[in-house]
Amino acid sequence: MTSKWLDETEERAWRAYRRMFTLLEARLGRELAAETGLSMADYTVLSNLVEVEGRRYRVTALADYVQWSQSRLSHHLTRMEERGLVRREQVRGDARGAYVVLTKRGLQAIAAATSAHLSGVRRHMVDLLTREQLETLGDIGQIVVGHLIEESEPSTPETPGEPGDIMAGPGTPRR
Amino acid sequence: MTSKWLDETEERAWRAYRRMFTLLEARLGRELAAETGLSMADYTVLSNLVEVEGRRYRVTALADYVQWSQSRLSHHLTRMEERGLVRREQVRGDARGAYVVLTKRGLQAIAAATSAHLSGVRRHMVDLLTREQLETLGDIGQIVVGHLIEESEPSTPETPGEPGDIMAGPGTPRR
DNA sequence: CTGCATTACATGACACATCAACTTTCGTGG
DNA sequence: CCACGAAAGTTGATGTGTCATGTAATGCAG
Repeated sequence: MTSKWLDETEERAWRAYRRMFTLLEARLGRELAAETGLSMADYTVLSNLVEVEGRRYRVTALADYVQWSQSRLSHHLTRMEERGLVRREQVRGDARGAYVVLTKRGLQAIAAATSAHLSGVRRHMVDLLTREQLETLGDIGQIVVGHLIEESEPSTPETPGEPGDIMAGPGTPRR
Repeated sequence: MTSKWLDETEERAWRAYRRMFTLLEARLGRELAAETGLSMADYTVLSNLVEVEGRRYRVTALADYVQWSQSRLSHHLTRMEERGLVRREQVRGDARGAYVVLTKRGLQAIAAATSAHLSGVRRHMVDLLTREQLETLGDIGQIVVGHLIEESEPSTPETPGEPGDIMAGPGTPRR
């Protein structure tokens, strides 16, 4: 059954990863929707906003970070705005730009959702793994992410001195 | 920065995982579309079909396996059928049912796409990891998948004798 | 300055996903 | 056998994502 592209170990790893991701995404998505009324997309936007100082993000920067098209984000923001979860704000010094800002309602929503969501993450993944497996998973992610970022940003070979600093998150603007 | 829900190791693992799949999905999706004209959704359907004997799948079984709604799959199949990639066929013995069958054109498409796709998987992930990391990733996937399947199928605690047999794939019909 | 490419974001049309019916067939209890 | 609930798929309306394009502001070359 070992294909001609990947050997046995590689194929097992890849298929396991993919299957895990398929099932996990579906499960967490369903639970999130059921328990909080937020979609994964909502959660993505809100959780990124809440982590950054000022609870605001430039539209394009957020789109880049979450790997959405500007257009998708713009549409989604419009809908979230109608639900009162976020609001757009002008950027001082650049009249083209816009901030997405977390509203009070959005803050409540994400605060409530986070505990539910992360408890799911625990139950369905984190708590099932050993310390060592968690470490390794962190390593793997760091390596893969480091590679993908390098490749797409040939100019900025990642923050010098902190190679592969995947934890930087939105707080440390890339590029 | 360590939240109150996950400790440092756990949070690093989770964030690394999440970031990895966000970037990886986006990258592999773009490359697949550019190089083969198939979307990830197309690839999912075709690659599952090609691996099962008879190159056919019952609609609901496939929907279950890939975690789509029947409806989504049905709509998507209609479009793929129009492109000549798959075809529907009657099920002998159950007039309600339908098989999705890979057409010659679909077979060519997936054959061509697989090498391109898996070479991407290699470049962006597999080749970056050590043997041990690959083993561990396989273990992690197996554990998490095993848990998720058990939970959602209380009746069938996975093929007896082969607990957590995540490699079974579509060839071994579940449930 | 001024012209022009670029950046930032929005928008509208179209593709795709979801949700709630709906149709047909199955299978089973009575 | 037959009535009726459950199963397998499909369909249409509506929500969400994509693609091409539009609008306005910016910055920089000359």
